[in-house]
Amino acid sequence: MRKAERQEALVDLLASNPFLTDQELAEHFSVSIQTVRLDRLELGLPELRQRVKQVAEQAHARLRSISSADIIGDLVEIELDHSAISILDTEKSMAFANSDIIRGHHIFAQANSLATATVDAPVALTGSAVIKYVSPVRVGERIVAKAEVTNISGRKRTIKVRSTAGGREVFQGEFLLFAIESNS
Amino acid sequence: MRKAERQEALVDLLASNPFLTDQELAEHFSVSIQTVRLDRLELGLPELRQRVKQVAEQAHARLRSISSADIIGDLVEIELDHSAISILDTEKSMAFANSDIIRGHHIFAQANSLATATVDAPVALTGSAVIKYVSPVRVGERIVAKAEVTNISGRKRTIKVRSTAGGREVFQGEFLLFAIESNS
DNA sequence: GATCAATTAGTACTTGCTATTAATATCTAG
DNA sequence: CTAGATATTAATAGCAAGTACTAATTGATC
Repeated sequence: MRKAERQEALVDLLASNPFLTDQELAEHFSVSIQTVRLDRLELGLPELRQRVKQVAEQAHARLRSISSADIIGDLVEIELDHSAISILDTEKSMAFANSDIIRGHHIFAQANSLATATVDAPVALTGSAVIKYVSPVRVGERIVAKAEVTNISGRKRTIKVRSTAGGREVFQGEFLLFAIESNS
Repeated sequence: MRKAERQEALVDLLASNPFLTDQELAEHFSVSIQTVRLDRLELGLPELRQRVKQVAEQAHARLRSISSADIIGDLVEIELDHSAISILDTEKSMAFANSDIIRGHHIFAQANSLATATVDAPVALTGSAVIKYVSPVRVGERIVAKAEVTNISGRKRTIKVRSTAGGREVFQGEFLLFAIESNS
């Protein structure tokens, strides 16, 4: 196995398992520890502890943001009981395993949570929805969802959401939501 | 500040931020490093690196399980192009922040992915859906989704999904899916 | 045979600890 | 007030998994 080959494999290996020590890497490639360290140096790969720390920090930040965010995607603009806009950057993890097409429920989740956020109440429950996927979304595309409240009657809200990605329309949905006052 | 008080605070502090060194902890509590170490020893709190590693490992395991699962929930039974059943155990993280009502898109995601899995093709795209949330689901409840293919014509599949939790119906949906042969 | 890249070896130093032993403080009850 | 217990601080040796640097060895190539 050549140097270039080994270094490529090293990058892949560490990407899939960041928890390997230089010792273990050396054994895996049947080279000395020094060679592994030289490789990491040349490739700018951080040491074990740094890698572990990075993974941990990312996770920590993500867990926080997920638990504190009721919105899927980033809220860009909102006028309660009127309209709202959010954007969602799509990632590989949102796609089908063997394809780069984003799985529908992510697009739905963005639209649904945007609709929910639009309602001026502590909690809003989705009663029903009629949705349509107009065009598939590919990994890496940015989905912009626009919600508009079209009807308010008592606790009921009718909200239309249209999502676009790369200029084209990808999703339409009409949601019927119920505003809930008490939050128990 | 008494010892007992400090130790309690230490546990809380490390729970909210596992990335603090003994040095930083000592400064925070205005005691010596040795005291911090004694405290950790008495409380059985692991050292910085162990804590970081734990966070990282948990995150790694979780990311893997999410990205490798095309189905939201556990598939219990499946007969391709005919019917399928999945169950989803709900957790606190799936609920609204200030409530224990499960957010709608999780219920949708289970139903949608179940419908998708039912289709006998490499990839199935959701074209449209008409859905209805019949009753709210509370944290801890187990949702059972049953999908049934009601119509096949060419690449189109019409699939009805009904979800129940605790015996009562919570969700109904009719999905129009398109089977995709090539996976590029 | 000289030369250069690649590999291996060796040593000193770093962080953030554990483990242990010893010396002080602080306080409390007799 | 003082002996004893409790709590705190100090001091030292050692470890894991490194960095950084220098030097030696190996292999192949011209």
